Amino acid sequence: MEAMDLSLKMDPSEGKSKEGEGEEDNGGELVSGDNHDREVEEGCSDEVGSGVEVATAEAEEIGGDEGEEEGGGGDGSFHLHVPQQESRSKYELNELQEEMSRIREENNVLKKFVDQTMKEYCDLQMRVALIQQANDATDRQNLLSLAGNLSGEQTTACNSTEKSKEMTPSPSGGNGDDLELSLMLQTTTTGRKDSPIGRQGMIMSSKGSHLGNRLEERCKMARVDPGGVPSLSSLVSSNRSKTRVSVRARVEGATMNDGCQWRKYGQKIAKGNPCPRAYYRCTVASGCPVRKQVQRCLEDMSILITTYEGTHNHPLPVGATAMASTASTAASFMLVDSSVPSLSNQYGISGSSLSNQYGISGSSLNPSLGHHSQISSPSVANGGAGRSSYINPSDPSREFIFGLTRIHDPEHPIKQFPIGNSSDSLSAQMGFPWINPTKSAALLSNLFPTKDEH
DNA sequence: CGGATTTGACCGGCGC
DNA sequence: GCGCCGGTCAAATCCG
Repeated sequence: MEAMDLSLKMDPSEGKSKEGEGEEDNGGELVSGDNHDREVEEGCSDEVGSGVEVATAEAEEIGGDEGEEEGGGGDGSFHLHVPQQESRSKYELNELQEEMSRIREENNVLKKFVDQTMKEYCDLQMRVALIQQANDATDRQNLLSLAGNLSGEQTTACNSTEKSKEMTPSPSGGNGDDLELSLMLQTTTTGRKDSPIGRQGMIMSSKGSHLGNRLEERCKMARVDPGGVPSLSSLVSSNRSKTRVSVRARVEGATMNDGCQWRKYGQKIAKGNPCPRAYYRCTVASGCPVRKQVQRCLEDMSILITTYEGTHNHPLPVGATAMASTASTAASFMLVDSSVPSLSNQYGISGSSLSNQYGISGSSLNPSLGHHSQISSPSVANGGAGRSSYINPSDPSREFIFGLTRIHDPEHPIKQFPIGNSSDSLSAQMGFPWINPTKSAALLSNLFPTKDEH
């Protein structure tokens, strides 16, 4: 290895080129070293150029100083040995220094390249984020415009659900053992729920898993759900309109714990579903008009469909507040869309507030309700926006269907269900980043009490 | 005993 | 007008 390097140095052209590099790169030390090489080359031109021999001759010329001091003019072999090693080490040192300088240079170049690449990467990330935001906004507008286009046709929530299925990307590829969250804003201006006049449906689904079954469920919910669609005559005559929130949750008990106190006042077996439908009235305060209906889902008995209706006239516990704000947040998402500017303006919610969607609170939804410091119940979530302010006199009834189910899918690993633990990951799983994570955790702790955890 | 639940009767809207 | 259906009422019953 060393011999090879030295023999290369013996090549005049090589030496010159090296010298040139040395002058350009470092100068001083390397140049002096190469000059030594040249002197050796000239002085020993007759000798056969093995590396070692050249080095020896070099040592004889160079080593006048140290060689004489150390060797003291004694034995030639000793005299020649030390200077030879020193010259070699000097040469190696020069080589290493040269190598270092080259590497340093390369490092600088690479550093610049990496910096440039990182800048470009960051730029690209920013662009991708902007494009994704633009696409999301476009999707929302498409959904809402779709809901608007459905007006006048005999459409059902199922239809719009199917379309939303096509339009709404599934974050986890369509199947997964995590939460499915669907949110429906159902606007009806017709006298009857199956009337062809002016029925609008909008559904946003965060996941597309098991859509077949759940589409049917939602269809049934939208079609069978009684009483949610008051007749046109009643709407006109009494200016009365209803906004309802339907929550689908996998609950083992008869009802899910939503933080409110309810009293059962009736039970019916609705047509098309052998499971009885129970009717509850809020008993937190006397005269509270809020009612809810609870019914098992026909396709999946473990799913409990709870429909809230009305506006609480009292503050509610934290759990209900959390649920209300969650639902209302989702509702606010729809309200801020440009397709419903009147509603957006009514609440003073702008598009920019939606961009801060992670923290939209229920209270922001009903600023007109001065006596309410917060939306405090699921029913207020819809109704709070509801009769007093959410709906103008000609406003149709509205219904939110807010479903939370957990579907098992062997293809996807079971995710931890972060009840009360990791609300952030929960929001991510839910695919509803605009839901306040803290409130979502409270909501889910209510929807899925600990005793019901699997 | 008071509150909650059950359950059959009743009411009103709507389609036929 | 009749029947169907969803929603509500209220008496009976249950429960702590």
